[in-house]
Amino acid sequence: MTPLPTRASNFSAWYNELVLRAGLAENASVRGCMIIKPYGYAIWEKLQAIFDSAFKETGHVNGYFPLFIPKSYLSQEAGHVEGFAKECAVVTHYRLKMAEDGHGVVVDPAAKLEEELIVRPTSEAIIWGTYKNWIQSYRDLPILLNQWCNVVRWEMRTRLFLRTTEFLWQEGHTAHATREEAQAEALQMLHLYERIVRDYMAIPVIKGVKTLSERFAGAEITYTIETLMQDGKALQAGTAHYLGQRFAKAFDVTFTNQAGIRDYVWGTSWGITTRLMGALIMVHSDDDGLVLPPKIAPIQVVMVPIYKTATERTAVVIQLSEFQKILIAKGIRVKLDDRDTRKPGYKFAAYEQQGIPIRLALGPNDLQNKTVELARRDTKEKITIPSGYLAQQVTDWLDAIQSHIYQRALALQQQRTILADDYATFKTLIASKAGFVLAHWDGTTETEEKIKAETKATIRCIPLDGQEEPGYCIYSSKPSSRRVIFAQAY
RNA sequence: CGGGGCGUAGCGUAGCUCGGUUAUCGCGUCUGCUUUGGGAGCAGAAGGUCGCAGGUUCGAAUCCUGCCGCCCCGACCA
Repeated sequence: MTPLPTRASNFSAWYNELVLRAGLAENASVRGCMIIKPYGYAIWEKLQAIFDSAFKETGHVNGYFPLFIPKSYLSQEAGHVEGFAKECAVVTHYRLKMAEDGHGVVVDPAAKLEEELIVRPTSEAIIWGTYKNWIQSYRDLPILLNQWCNVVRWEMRTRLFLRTTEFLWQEGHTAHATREEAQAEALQMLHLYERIVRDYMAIPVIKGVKTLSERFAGAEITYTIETLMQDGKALQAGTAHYLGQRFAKAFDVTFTNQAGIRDYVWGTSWGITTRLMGALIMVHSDDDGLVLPPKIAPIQVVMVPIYKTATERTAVVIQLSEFQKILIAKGIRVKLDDRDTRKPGYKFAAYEQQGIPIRLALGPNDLQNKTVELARRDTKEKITIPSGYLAQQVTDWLDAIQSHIYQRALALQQQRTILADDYATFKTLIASKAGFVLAHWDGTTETEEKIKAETKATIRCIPLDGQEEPGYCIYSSKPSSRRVIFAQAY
């Protein structure tokens, strides 16, 4: 095995290779689609479990709506249609038949659907079409529903996890009796996303509001959590939308409030996707491969036996099995790799590539000395300790790694969040992919578009915790009351 | 959809301009021996409709025609 390309020499080649080598995913034979391999899927399952239990704690319940959406449903919310029409897969027929020449199958023209079906790019349409039937009174509200599913958006250019034609996600769709409640819900979910991404994935985020042009078509307000990758590009890691009454009006979802007055229902929607996997990789990993936060690592400790003879092998593996029991009893996820078909050096490199937080090696010398060797993935530190301290050391290290990689990512983000007060400086910073560039903006879409056309930088968000600070737009010199975050983005 | 490029073993490739024995090399795979505390060494073996179809020719991976597929760059996007 040759080493990975380095981040410094070719970041995107590094990313692509790493995803393949770490066994996370690979390209499918269907253009733009990916096969998520068991190790990659195990990480996704960890994320799912964490998010899902957080949703349950906030009173949300899971349901499932169909993959197919009648075309007529999609046409009902104009802004929403405009946003997705260009990337929808359409089902037109429901049957195949044997080809005339006997080779393979062809679409049976007789089986044309009367109404074409759209493969969901998102489910607002079908869900609000259903909420119409579920909601009559304020007593039916709120509805706090979530679904885990796949969606399809026919993308031109795709990259594993970052942008694929089909991807997995979670979409929450809530309905409320008041504007205030819906607004609070959208913000609640944004904060929830931030907390999990920070506390479990060890990724610092900036919370903010999207500008008109970056807003979800169909939303009144789109909130985002923005993250910064090691190459200085930004990545949107999650969104929460306050929908106002737009979908309720489009699908005629009304209710009678406590005062006996009919009103349209207020809505939100919010989601995170398999794209988070891309963020995870690009924030923490290094030139030796993946680096995983212990809290979401499917395997936290991998044990590698060292031996020469069969007798030594048996003795070492027996001892490792004992260690494994001790660690499992502490709730630690451990794998013992006792394969005799691979050598230790190979295993060391392979598990580093897979980002396993701690490696434990045990050989004949250790058996004699009653010691064990531990190696940390994030710092590469290697220590030999008395085996009696194993559980304590592993527990300490798992905590230390979780916090260290977060602090490292936070420091990088802070260091790469830079003020620009004039357009020349701004352009230099953006061209060098400096990171998040905080600058004044006049609030117009025109200026935003011109800056994008000239520099490829977009406004990632108007930060929620940003301070009022009078200034002048870097492009138009018109007055501005606060800074926004610009960056090149994934 | 515009511009460029590529299809040869599981993967990466040489050969193609200038047609000529059994299609090259590396990685990986398999077998054996030696190895095993940082991606092992040696010896041997298996593995191919040279993208598909047609044509030119005594002879095509190589030349010609058509088709198919993929990749890269641009417009769109979580």
